[in-house]
Amino acid sequence: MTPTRARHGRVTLTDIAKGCGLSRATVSLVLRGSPLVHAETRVRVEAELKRQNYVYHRGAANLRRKVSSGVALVINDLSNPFFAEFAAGVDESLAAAGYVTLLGSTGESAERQHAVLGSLIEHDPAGIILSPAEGSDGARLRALVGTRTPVLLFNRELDTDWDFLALDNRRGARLATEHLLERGHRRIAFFGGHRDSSSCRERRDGYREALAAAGLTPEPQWLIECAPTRLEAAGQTGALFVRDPAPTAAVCYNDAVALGLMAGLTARGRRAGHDFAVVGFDDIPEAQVSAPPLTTVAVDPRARGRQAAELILQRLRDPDAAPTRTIAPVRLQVRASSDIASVPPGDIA
Amino acid sequence: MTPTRARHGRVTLTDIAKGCGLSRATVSLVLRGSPLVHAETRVRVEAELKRQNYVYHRGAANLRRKVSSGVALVINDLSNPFFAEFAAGVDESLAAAGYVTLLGSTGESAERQHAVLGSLIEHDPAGIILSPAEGSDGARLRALVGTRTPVLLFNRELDTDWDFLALDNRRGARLATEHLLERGHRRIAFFGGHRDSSSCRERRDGYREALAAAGLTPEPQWLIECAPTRLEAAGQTGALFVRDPAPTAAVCYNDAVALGLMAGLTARGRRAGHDFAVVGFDDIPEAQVSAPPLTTVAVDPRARGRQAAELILQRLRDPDAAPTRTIAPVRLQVRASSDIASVPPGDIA
DNA sequence: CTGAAAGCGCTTACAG
DNA sequence: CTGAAAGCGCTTACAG
Repeated sequence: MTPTRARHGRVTLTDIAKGCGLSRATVSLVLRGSPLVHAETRVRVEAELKRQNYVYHRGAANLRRKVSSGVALVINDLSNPFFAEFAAGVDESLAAAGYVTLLGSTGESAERQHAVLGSLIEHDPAGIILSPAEGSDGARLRALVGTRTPVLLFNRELDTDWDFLALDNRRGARLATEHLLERGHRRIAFFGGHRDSSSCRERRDGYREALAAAGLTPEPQWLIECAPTRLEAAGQTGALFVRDPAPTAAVCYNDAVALGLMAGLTARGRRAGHDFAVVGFDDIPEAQVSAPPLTTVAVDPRARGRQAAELILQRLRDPDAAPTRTIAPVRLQVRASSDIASVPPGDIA
Repeated sequence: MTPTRARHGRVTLTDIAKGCGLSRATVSLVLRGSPLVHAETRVRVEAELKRQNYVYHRGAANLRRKVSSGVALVINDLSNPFFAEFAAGVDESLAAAGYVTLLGSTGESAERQHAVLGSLIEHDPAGIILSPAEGSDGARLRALVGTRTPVLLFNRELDTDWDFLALDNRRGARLATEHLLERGHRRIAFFGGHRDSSSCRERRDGYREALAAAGLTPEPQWLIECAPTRLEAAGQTGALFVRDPAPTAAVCYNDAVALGLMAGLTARGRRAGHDFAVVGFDDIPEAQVSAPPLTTVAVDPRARGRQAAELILQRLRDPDAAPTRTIAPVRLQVRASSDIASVPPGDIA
């Protein structure tokens, strides 16, 4: 009499139907809230569902209906607070819309990305939100994913016809550079990132634009590449000062790089915000509590995550609309790392 | 002739079978790598799979086999770097074992947790990794999840027969307190957290133990409760100093609280690591870059995530073994916030 | 308003 | 070594 069951005795619609002398079809209609079924019947079924502790098997329903209630989210790694916030925003909006988030991490490796996507696709996601790993090959990804599953690209554009949610990298870097120009700097470096990444190229473009508008051209030694990690950035700090004229400030590819640069400066007896100005990009939580706090370009990754979810949901509603290209706003968040108290007067125009 | 298909023209086993004049059964055997099928047949099938760009529908296979390849991960929120790292570790190990992570966030609300779990369970996860929201009701969760799906509890114990992965809270707080005692402090506060959370109680126990071993008893005003957020902690800072004897050091419930306390101290003209010693708990990434860097109890959340995944996988292998209770190691990470250069000599025994 | 039947895409004994 | 048939848990026309 008790509805307790052995480990594999799942309660199914058939059990419920039997339990109240109806057909599976009718029980299914109750489940899906159909107005067809008699009010009294509905009550009877609902009681039986409760009594037997029924749990809906969405996978079976999805199979039959040829729909899916999952959306895959493929990002670099949750250890990166930028992506963690982004993922939180995605999950929040997807959950609100009744979808479940299928998580995948690439570790910034195109190979792992291929494997992870291959595995996720077998779970038949309704859509995919993908922040491509560095070095991703658009054509290869396109061949893997096929045309059946819509993809929203975030952050890095690829040569595909997929929807794309971009950060306004160019404008962000322009704002950062203009901020330093306003504070009197004339020798401003662009520090970190790799030229083959599109986001890095765009940020460099914004930086150049702002300099050009002020009648300035960057010296080659002000353009330092390095992997976008704190450690690499700290190690490359010296490269800023090997040749004259050395910069008095740097726009960094992102906050991780900026924090690394600040550590590198400290190690060389300099202080960010005191005798060298530093601006980051992303506004990760650490930017608020670093020493000194980091002036940076805020992109609100959590809001970007919500936006990405809305875009893919929109695409599910209208699969045949033309591909979209959305540019998310950014804003400058000024903190102490861009103070310039001790830049020698001679360096200020 | 081309394998291109309309939006809902999924290529199925039937298509492949037709394509090479075999039965679905044989194609299925090829897919699952059965040694039964003739080598030449296998080659033919594999070519056809490639030609038609077949993608396996794991959901259909799982339905038929009565298995599941998903594991649900339910945590507070990815904005919290502790949980983000934990989730990264979980996902890493689950992916390596061929499972996909189904993400759910509770936002530390028992109500949302109920809703999220209810939705995830419908996706038929093989297991659930749950870091319970504060105020979770074990019996209610047990009723919701039932006995079919194994659950691994992380961080917060509930009154259930589920597996449990604990941090060694008591030992961590003891290490933190002993560290301050060794540096000469005698008036040590325990700051932040709520008494009704089990992790907070355990950390307080460790703190008391260490004090007791040194022949000390905490004054009531050294035990300050507050929500485990930076903002709340900053706001409660004053409470430490309303009555004499005021503490010269604090063991904090976690790093967020410790960072908030440091901000609160600064706002009151004090400096952590200078005239007041602060120790945190968790070692979140921000602890390294705060000003001053935060001495804290490191729990390596990413390793904990991997461990949680291994534990639930173990449980899937052996569903009938007795519930396990695993205690993860912790260690003290000493940084500058627990320096005590200017604590008045009178305060040091 | 309710039921019988077919079918989603796969797997698995069971024959042959 | 390969195929015919049944079935996983659900939904959806179609009758009645």
